[in-house]
Amino acid sequence: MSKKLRVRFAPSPTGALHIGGVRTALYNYLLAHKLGGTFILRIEDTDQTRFVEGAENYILDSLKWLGIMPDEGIGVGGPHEPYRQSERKELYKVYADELINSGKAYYAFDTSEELDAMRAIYESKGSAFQYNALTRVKLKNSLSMSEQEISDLIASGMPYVIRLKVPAKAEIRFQDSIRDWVHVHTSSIDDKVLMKSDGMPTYHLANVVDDHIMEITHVIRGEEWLPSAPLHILLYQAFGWQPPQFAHLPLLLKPEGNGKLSKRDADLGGFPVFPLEWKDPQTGTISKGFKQEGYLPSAMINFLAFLGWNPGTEQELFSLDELISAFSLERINKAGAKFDVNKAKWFNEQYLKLQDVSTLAVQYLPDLPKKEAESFVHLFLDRITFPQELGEKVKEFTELPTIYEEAVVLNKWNEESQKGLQVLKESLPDLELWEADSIKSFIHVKLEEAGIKMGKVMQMLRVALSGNGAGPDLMISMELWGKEQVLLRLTHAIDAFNKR
RNA sequence: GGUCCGUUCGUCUAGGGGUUAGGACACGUCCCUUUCACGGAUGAAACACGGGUUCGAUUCCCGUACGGACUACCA
Repeated sequence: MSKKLRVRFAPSPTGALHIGGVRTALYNYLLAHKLGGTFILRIEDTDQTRFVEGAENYILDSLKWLGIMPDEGIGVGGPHEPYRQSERKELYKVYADELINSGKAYYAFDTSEELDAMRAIYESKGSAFQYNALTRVKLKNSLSMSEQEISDLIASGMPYVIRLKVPAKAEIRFQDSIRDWVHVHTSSIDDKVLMKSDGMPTYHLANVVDDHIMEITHVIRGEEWLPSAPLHILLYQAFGWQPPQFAHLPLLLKPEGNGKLSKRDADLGGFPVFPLEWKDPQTGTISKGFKQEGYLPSAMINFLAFLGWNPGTEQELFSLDELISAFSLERINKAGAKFDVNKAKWFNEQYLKLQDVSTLAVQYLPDLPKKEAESFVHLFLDRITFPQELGEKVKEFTELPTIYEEAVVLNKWNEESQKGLQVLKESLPDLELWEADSIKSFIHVKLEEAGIKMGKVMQMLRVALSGNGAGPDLMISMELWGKEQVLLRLTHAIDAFNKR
């Protein structure tokens, strides 16, 4: 009998949640729901210096917006409360002491300055300093000092950290769901700090302890954690615990050039990297959010799911439920994926077209009569990427044109089109039924009577009425403008063209 | 520098010892539409390089190159 699947998303509240973190959360959510497991949200706030006010709520709001809320943890509670590591501080101390007592960890009294100095010396010799089996005997710690010295130091209030005593010669190996076997020799791992001098655990300790206590079965996290995974394995071994199954996700890379996606790329490329708009409480700087830009949650989910994973079929559009049933860790890619905002836009267009017309009308054109608003939605829906463009389109549509597309006027304003517009200006007032189809046949008839080819006039008519050479269906547009408005626009335009 | 991870069209990717190397985005052309957009069709576009193994390698192995991550009392 295998244990019930439990996964966790464990961000730090150091600012807005990055889109890569959102994808990590998504994959955790998908796996949990696929296998009937539990998706846990834990906050890793062991670095008090980097804590940012509001970040935790931001994370929750983001997950809520996307519809991938946790089943347990921050915001929902559960059997392992608290889910905020800063509130579990005492717990980690117990486990660190256990390691001290079993000889798997030791106290170290070196100051940051001393260590920095060591690093500088090594660097000047062209090598890198490591706090490990080779160097620890020469440094200030409980392995190099007598028991008396140690207890005196601790009693005197000398700050200390607790470090893991990494074995000198051992091969660490573990099987990653995405990368298969990963081997690392302990000689390349240093004696990482487990407890900081402020009494807080480091990520490594807190993470392993919590994952064990919370009975996490699968750790799905970003590839940036791959190098420290062997250390975590060592920690599990030191405690005598069974490590969870690891899956290290490929990174999200910047769209152009090299490197991982950063906020700077977003500013440069004019797209967001955060799910929601974020105002930095310290600097007051506001960063764009996908939500505010007009991305739909369904589009974001679909887009993000496909950045590093695919179902192996040719289906591209997946609802969250479809993703849940199609998802598997085995189909996650190894290589990093460049973030392509064009693809994100395409997904948004696809999902926008699937939206309910009357809902869009109410939401984005609230000042218009419902029926009219819905007509506008129909008119513009497949010409926009973001729903809020609806308002801009309608505004542009409703305003009288003041400039006329020059290239078209230059090409198409001639004797024949002039005569055609004149004919329409004079005859259109007679049209009783002001509706797209009848407008169309009326124009057809009137022009034919005057011996003018429709094709010679239509584009000029469009420019005359809208100012643009291209746009939505002209007959429907005329219906929406109304007879009076059309005649007004026509008169204005003919005057303007004649003055040229 | 060291350690680890990776590399199929511009981008996201499918595939996998013998394939016309497939799809999607973006781009071009055509059709639809008296415009544009949508939609449809179509085109251009890829196995990083060098060695093995093999009858045969893009696929397996090894190197090289390139890219990435990590290398804090940050996560």
